[in-house]
Amino acid sequence: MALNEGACRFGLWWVHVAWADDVVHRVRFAKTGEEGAVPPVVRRYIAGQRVDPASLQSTAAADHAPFAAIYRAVREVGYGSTATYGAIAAQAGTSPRVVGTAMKRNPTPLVIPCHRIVARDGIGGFTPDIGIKRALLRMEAGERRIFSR
DNA sequence: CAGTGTTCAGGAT
DNA sequence: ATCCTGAACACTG
Repeated sequence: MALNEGACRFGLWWVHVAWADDVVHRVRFAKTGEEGAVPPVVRRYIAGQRVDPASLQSTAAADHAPFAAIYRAVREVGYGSTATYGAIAAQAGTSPRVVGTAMKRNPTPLVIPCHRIVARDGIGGFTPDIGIKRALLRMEAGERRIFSR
């Protein structure tokens, strides 16, 4: 199957996805977009259903050894739960700061659920907007009003 | 070399 | 208890 591209609305943001079959090449958050095709599991996840986009595959870190172990560990934290940068670092055999850098450069958020990685005390960061991370976590926690609060 | 989506220990308030 | 520092951590550009 050829490379697909499409976007889906998520609150004030748009989720742009580029994928082929069930391997996702890129996920990107932007303030603009236009309704289009995205993988079904992504659309349902964004709509608040309890499905996990981490069930898809990602091209991330295919040949990037240091980050590969980190991304693998991150994918193991399931829907609705979280892990700290430190815990992921311990599991991947690296340091918490490297985990932070790996999360920032994550080419496929949602598929590699970097929003589930939080600071020891606090939420940690998120690019391009911390509000997205908050919304996702609230959504996975089962809250219905996930925006602006 | 400086800079990270961190964390920890130490010390002062 | 909270609020500073300073330092170590393992990469990246």
